[in-house]
Amino acid sequence: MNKRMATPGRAKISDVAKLAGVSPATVSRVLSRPGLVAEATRLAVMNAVSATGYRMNHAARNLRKQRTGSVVALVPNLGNPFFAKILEGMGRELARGGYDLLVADTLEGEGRHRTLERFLDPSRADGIILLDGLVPHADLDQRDDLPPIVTACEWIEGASLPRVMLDNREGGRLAVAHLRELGHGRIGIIGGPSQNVLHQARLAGAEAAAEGAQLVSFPGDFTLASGQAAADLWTAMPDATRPSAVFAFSDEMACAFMARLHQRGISVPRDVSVIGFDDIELASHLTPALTTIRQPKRDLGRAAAGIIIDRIAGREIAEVTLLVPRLMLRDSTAAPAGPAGGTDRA
Amino acid sequence: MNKRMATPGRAKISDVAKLAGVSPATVSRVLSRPGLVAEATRLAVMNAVSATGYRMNHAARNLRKQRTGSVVALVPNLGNPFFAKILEGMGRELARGGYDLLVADTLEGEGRHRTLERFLDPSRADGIILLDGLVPHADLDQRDDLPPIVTACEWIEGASLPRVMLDNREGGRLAVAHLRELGHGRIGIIGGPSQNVLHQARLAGAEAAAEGAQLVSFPGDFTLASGQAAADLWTAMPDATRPSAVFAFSDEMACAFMARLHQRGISVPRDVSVIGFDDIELASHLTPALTTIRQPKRDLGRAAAGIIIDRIAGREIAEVTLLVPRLMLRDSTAAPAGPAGGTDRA
DNA sequence: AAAATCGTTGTAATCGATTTCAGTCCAGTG
DNA sequence: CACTGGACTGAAATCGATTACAACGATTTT
Repeated sequence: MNKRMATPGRAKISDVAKLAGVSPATVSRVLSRPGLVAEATRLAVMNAVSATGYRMNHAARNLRKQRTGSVVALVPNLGNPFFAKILEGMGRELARGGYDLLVADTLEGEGRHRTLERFLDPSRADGIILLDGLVPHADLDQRDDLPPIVTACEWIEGASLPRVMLDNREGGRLAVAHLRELGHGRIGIIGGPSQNVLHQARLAGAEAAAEGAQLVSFPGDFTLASGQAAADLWTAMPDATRPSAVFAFSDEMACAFMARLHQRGISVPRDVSVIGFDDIELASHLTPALTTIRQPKRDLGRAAAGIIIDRIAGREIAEVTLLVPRLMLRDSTAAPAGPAGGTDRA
Repeated sequence: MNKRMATPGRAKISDVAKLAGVSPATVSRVLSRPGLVAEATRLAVMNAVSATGYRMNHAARNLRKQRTGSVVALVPNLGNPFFAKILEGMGRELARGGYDLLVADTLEGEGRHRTLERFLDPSRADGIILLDGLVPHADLDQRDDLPPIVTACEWIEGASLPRVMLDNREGGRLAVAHLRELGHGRIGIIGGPSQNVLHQARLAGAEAAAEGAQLVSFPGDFTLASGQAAADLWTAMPDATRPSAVFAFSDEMACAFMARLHQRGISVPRDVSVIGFDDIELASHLTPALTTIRQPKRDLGRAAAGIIIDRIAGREIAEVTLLVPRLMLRDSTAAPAGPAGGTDRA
C-alpha cells in the first residue's frame, strides 16, 4: 500500500524534498545528521522518506564523499575452509566499525594479478585486507594511489605493509617439540610450496625444535591431493628411513594423509603419528581426531579488521601483529612403536 | 620513474585529456570504444594515460552509467565449505560475462535482515545471487526497486524468484534407495531444521524411496555438532529400534557422526552404514571414505551466474533450473550385519 | 558547384547526493 | 532600540565520468 514511485526508477532525494516541502540539503541532513534539523522538519522529511520508499544511491554518495563504506578482503581461494572463520571474525568487527565486508577471490594463478589490480582502488574499497601472499611484490607499499592495505595470514616478503598473522615459526616449533617429546627421532614434513612464506616460517620453527631429530621433506601445497600423494611416498619408503611421525603444514593435507594410510591398512597413531596445522573445524571430527596447531582464526580476522579500520581513520598502527599458536592435543599422535621392541626401553 | 600526479589524489580523466591535448570526452571514448577514435589521437591518449597512471573512478562511472559491474552473492555462512566450490564456479562464469563477484555473509540470525536490505540495492550490485533461504519472505519478487535476484541452492517458498538448485528430492531418493538395496530396513535420518526447504525436499525423496523401510529421525541442523549429537542418540538406542544405516543431510553431519561412533568403538560400515549429502571435497578423504550424494557444485554456481547475467541483460530465463544429483559410492555403506546371523540367509 | 555524408572531436548536460556558504528569523543583550 | 548570536534552511558548487548533440573538415555524390 506504500505510495512508491511507480515510475521506472526509485525516488531520489529531490523527490523526497519536494514531497516534504524542503530542499534536498535538508533531507540529506535529516538522514545523516538529524541533530541539525528542527523536530518538525525532521518528522515531515521522515514521512516523505517512507512514503516514497526512498533509498540512498550508493554510487552518488560514494562519489561525493570519496569513500565507499566497505572493505574488500582478497582471498586466494574461497574453497579453503581455513578462511571461513577468519572472514567471519573480520566481518563482525568491520560491521561494528560501520564497514561492509566484501570478499573477492583472486582465483589463484590465472587472473590473480588482474583481480588484484581491479580491487586495489580507493574508488572501490576504503581498505583492502590481503590474504594472498603470492601477489607480485609490486610496489604495493609505495604507491600513493592505493587504499590502505593490510596483509593477513600470509604476507609479502620485502613489502613494508602492516601484517597480522600467526607466529608461524612458533607453531612449527610447537609441533616438532611435541613429536620430539613423544620420542620421535625421524619426522616427516609435508610442507607448502618452497617459496611460500608460511612454509618457510613453519619450517624454520620445525628445524629449530628438531635438535637431534632428522627431518624428512615431502612435497606439498596445502591441498588434499598433496597430502594423499605424501601418504603414497611414505608407504613406499623402506623401514629404515621412514619417519615415525609426520607434521603436515595444513589440516587438509594431514586429513588426506591419514585417510590414504588407513586405506592401505596403516594405523594412526599406532604406526605413524600425524600432526596438522590450522585446526579447522573438522579437525576434531576426523578419525582419529587430529592433533594440530591451532590458529586463532576469529581473532586473526578481528585483528586484521581492527587494523584496517585504524589505518583508514589515519591512526597509527602496529606494523606486525603476531598471534600465538596453540597445540591441540588429540588422538593422532602417540609415542612411536619401538623400532625393535621399543616400549620396554622406557 | 612514472610521472604520476604527485598530488594527494589521482589523475582524473580531465588531467589525462589536458596532457594529451584533447577533451575528456575523447579520453573516455578511447577507453571504452577505441574504434571511434582516430589512431593518432588514440595513441596520444594512451600515452597520457600511462604517463599519469590514470585509473577510472568507479563511483563516478557507476553513477553515470547506473550500473556497478558487479554481482553480490549473499551466503548464510561463509564457514560452510559447501559454498566454496559453488562460489568458485560462479566467480569464473561472472568474470566471463564481465562482472565481478563479491561475496557477503548474511551472518545468520543477528543482522541477517539488515545485511540483506543493505545489499539489495541496484546502486550496489547489478544482480544478487541469494544462497540463503531463511530470509523473511518479504515481497522480494514484487518490489520494483530491487536489482534482479536469483536464488541458488536454497530458495524461498512462496516467492516467485528464479531458482537454481539440485534436485534435492531425487537426491534423498537416491540415498535411501541405495541403502534399501543394500538390505537396510531401518534407516536413520539426520535432517536439517524442519522448516528448511532442503530438509523438506530431501525428506520427501527419502520417504518416497523408503517403501517398506522404516525411517527414524534424528534432529539436525547441518552442522558438525548436530552430527555428533546424533551419534550419541544412536548409541543410546536399544538394539531393537536402532537403525542399521544412517542418512545425513550434510557431509559435515555424516563426518561428525562417524567420528563420534569411532570414538565409541563402533565401526562404519560394519556396525552401521553412513551416507552423506553434498560431496564436499573432504568426503573422499575421510576414514572411511564417505558414500554421499553429490551436488555438482561448480555447475550450480555457473548456472546461477549464467541466469543472473541473463536477467540483468533482460533476457528471458528459466524459472527453475534443476541439477541432477549423483550417488558417490565409497566405503561408508555396506550391507547390514544380519540381525541374527544375517548373511547366511542370502 | 552545391549538397550530402562520413569520420572525428568538443561542448555541455547529466547521474544523485553532500556540503559550503550565505542568508533568514527570532531571542537575548547592552 | 540596535546588535549579536544561535538555530535553521536553501542555493549552488562539487565529486568524475559518460554521452547526446552539434560542429567541423574532407570527401563523395548528384
